[in-house]
Amino acid sequence: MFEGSKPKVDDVARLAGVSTATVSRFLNTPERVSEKTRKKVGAAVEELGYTPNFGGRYLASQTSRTMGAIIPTMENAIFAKGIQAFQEVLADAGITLLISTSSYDHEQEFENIRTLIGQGAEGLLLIGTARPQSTYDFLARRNIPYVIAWNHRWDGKHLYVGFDNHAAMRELTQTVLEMGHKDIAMIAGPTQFNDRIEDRIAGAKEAIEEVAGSQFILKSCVSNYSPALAGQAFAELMQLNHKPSVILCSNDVLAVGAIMQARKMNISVPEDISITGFDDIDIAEIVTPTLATVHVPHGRMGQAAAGLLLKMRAGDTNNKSIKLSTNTVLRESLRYYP
Amino acid sequence: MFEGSKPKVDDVARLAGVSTATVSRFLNTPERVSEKTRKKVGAAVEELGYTPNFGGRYLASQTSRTMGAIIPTMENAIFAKGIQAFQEVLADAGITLLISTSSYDHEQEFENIRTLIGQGAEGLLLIGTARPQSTYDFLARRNIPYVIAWNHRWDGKHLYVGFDNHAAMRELTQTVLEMGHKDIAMIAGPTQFNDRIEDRIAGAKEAIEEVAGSQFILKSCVSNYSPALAGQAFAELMQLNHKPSVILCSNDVLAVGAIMQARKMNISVPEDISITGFDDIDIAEIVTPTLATVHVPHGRMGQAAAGLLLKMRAGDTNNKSIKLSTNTVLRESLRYYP
DNA sequence: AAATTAGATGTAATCGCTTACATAAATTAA
DNA sequence: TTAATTTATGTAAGCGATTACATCTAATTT
Repeated sequence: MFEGSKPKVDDVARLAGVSTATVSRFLNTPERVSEKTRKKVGAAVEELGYTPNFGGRYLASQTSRTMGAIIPTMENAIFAKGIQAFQEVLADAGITLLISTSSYDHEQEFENIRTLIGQGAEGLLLIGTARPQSTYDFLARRNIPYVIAWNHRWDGKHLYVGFDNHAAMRELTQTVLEMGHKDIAMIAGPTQFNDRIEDRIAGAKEAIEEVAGSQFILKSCVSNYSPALAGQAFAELMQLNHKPSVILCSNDVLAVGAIMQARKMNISVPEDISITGFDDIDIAEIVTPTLATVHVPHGRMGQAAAGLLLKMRAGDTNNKSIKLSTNTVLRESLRYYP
Repeated sequence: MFEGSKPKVDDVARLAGVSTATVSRFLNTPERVSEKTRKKVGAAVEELGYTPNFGGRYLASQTSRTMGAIIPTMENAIFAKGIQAFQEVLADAGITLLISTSSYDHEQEFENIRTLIGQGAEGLLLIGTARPQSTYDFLARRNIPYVIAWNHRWDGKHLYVGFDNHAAMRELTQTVLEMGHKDIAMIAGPTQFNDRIEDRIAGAKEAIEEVAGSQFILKSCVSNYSPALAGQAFAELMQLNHKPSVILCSNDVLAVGAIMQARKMNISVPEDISITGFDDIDIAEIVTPTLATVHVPHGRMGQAAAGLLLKMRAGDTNNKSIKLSTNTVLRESLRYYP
């Protein structure tokens, strides 16, 4: 075999003694090829190690069997489980997943979208709603199916496959309030490109404002996935004269950062202060004390998103957003106000 | 604008009043287009929201600006950091990364390789060396550049960008032995499709066999990333009459599983038994007690792999494997034998 | 046995882009 | 001013597949 020689349909056709059309049919609609020919062509494909060229195929058939997902970062475990499930469902349907990361940056996300569409993505998974209108316009103009995951809103503007960050955080906060806490702080990542954080903050605020005599302090953190920065935010909160009795964190990673910092400062959780997270990723059960948090069904979310996109790809236009439920998980890091 | 209408070079060319060749040059080699024309074409591209069709481009130019990575799973954080770094370097070079997961399965990995090559991948990142010869034959026949990451061997058979799992584990084990431990157990994931685990086990064994009076018990675990199963393995080890004084785990995830199980069983780490991990992912510092482990430079590994593939893509044939160094990190979970 | 039909295969146009080569315009040299 | 060179742009072939349509063969019906 010559090195680097990529066999083409013509090569396969010649070796099998049939036309290229037959080879193509063998590949795409084997039932339209007679048993005998199928054997011949199959053998030729095998012998040459033939793989259809995506470019040619896409160009001719206008179908790429490809979908794209753009996530802010891979470093935060939050997305790993969901995307894994997403890709598994797609793989079962014979669809290839292209993943790229935007680093929480709108322009880069837009660039990624363009690239993925150029690559023939027949559907897109996007995280959260926060992006410029121009991006949505582009998507609409190109008529690209997309779903918004990791959040859910009732505005009917998009197809969501996610959960209600606002309500979930509200519920957790209500639980905290019912446990007697009045002075509540929150460490949250940047909201600038992140509607989920925004919603979580709003949810907490709303719950707190409903209870007389309670107080809400918001401490923002520069990053969403840096435990160290959360630790710093925690330390600053501990400088206050009127210290909170509980700190809500906008996700588990930040919560763990806070817990680690507390340990360093010899402040014990939850005796001296309670801490909560959001997401319920693995570390929530690993850290000491175990972390009270909001459980999010990442796997089911990924599966549902894939299912929805597949339906849209099949031409189904009558699709609805899917709202998944979350639930508050009480663990050691949260206790009743003394 | 008509919905779904994808503008093509012809549309852009017409709007800008130039030929398609000029549009193409504007896109690919702007310096060959005059300032004036560049402005016209740029405006047309902007107005139409034009994105070149990947299929056409790939077909015509035979270059895809795409690379592929196949990882066993996204669920294990082990790969996230490395792949993130890998993709960042590629993105800087204007290369799109296609990621797929093989679920530790040879056939699926082979399928993924075929798909990625079909998609035009100009280089492949593979994890570890363990795969059928037929897969390597396919790669060689197609003359596809690839690098093997997460492991490094001296056999010269492939281009490696990784670390010496054998030596690293050997070093950790020697440290353990020097601390006076004699009865050493190891909880390791399946070696069937996993040369890294194989090497780690061999490294530990080798170190132990060099010390008279020491004993090695291997306990295999069904999964590489299930803390629960590691916990089960731990429990079984605790049934033994002659219990080990230290348990080496083949990665951090399993080690954490063992630690959690110990806590459940009221066995204290490291007082009653020491535990070590491998990889030094985030949880190693989060778990209580903090986990003694082998630090692996995941970020640098991903960067180096990308760099190497980019060089190969550029035609550089004189490339060498890159061996990154690891180091043993002593933390609370490991202490001197009483 | 002839007419009709269904099934299998082949021919050739087409998808959207790049690029070798040809041509035209602008610049410099003679 | 004209010739020689450089720079910018256009023309058209082709990349590797799919698929509508045409053709041929075999099976079924009458």
